[in-house]
Amino acid sequence: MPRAGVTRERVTEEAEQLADEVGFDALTLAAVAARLGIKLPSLYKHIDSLAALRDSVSERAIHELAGVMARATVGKAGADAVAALAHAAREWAREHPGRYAATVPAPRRGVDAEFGMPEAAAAAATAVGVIYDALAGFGLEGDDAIDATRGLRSLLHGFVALEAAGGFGLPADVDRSFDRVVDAFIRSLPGYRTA
Amino acid sequence: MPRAGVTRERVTEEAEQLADEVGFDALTLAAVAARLGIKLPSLYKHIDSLAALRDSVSERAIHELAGVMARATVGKAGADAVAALAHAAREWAREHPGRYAATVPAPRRGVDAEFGMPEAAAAAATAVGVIYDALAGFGLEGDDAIDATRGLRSLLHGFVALEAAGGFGLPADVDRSFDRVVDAFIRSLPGYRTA
DNA sequence: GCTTTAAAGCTATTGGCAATAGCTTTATGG
DNA sequence: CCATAAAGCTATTGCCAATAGCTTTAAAGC
Repeated sequence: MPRAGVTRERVTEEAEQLADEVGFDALTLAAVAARLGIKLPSLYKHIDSLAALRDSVSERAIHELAGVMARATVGKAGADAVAALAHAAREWAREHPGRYAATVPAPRRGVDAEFGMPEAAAAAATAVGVIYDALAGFGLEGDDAIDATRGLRSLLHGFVALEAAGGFGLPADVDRSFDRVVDAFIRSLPGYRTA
Repeated sequence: MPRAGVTRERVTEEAEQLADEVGFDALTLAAVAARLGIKLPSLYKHIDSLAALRDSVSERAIHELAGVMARATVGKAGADAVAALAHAAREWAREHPGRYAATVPAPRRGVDAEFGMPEAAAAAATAVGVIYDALAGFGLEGDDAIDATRGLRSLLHGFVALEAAGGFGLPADVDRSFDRVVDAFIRSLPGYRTA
């Protein structure tokens, strides 16, 4: 086949790197094409649209994050597992801000959002499952486990997002705050038990 | 003065409404102008740029949110005050998704982010102060209070953001989850005491 | 009441980006 | 060695932000 060059994979990888550098929302096809040394219209031989490329980045990012969290918990249980998962997630998010931003579902992109991105939804379910499993050791069942999972997801996403946005203005050590916030959450886990 | 028409205030208000309808990031000058019944270039008689308009919306939104949280806590203290603040913030965010999105500082918009938006930074400090004060009743001082504030901000922002993004896929009742997540956080507050 | 004037609006234009159409090149397979 | 299909290109359209420069209108002074 033609001119040994760009593949769908390479486009996505370059988009990921670019997103990490300029932000997921500042991702442009023009910049991706420039990086690959081709002209913008040529990209359409590999992708369907900017939206489709963003979806690809999202899906891969969610899988990556799920893998990072899962690996962080191997050989650990209970509080250790949850703390390791939390710290691993934050670290990955700091190293890959663009990919991390791609991780959170786009807030109503137009009218769709119900059907769009079926694969990404499946990937997201996997990632949430990792968190759910890490909390399983605390004797939480059914809705209690769901509530606790939502709590941890919220805490992690909120902290990471605010940190990335520069939302923690005060000089107080942010690493220390994260440790304490995660610890406090873990200690609150028994409170999610309903029975 | 001329043609009784648009003012800087009206532009900002229309931008806020539009942001709530289409999302803060989908805010365009073209749409704002169309709503006001004028042509796009005419907008520049009232604002400096799209970025400046977005900053105005951000600043006002932060003030609004701070006011909503502050009003929710009057006449309350301790756990009641914190719970009321949390529920008021979530409710306002759900009613004004575009304004809420404008509330969180833009993650490194280009190179600046250090100096840009001095007024918005002051407004943000006020809003954080409301949360800080609500937690004051728990005997937290210095860095302990900062850590707890960061915890509550993270939890609230994360929950609201994920909810707005449709990130809670399971059928389990989201209102109930929020109640329990906030309760668990409040019960974890004594754990922030260092002394 | 008329004139001055400055604000508020307009049209026209530029430049960036996504997207589509249609042509050209090139590597590979028969 | 040629046919072919993939990969690249140029050209074009449409949308948006932004700037330049002209025109209108409402208020303020005489």
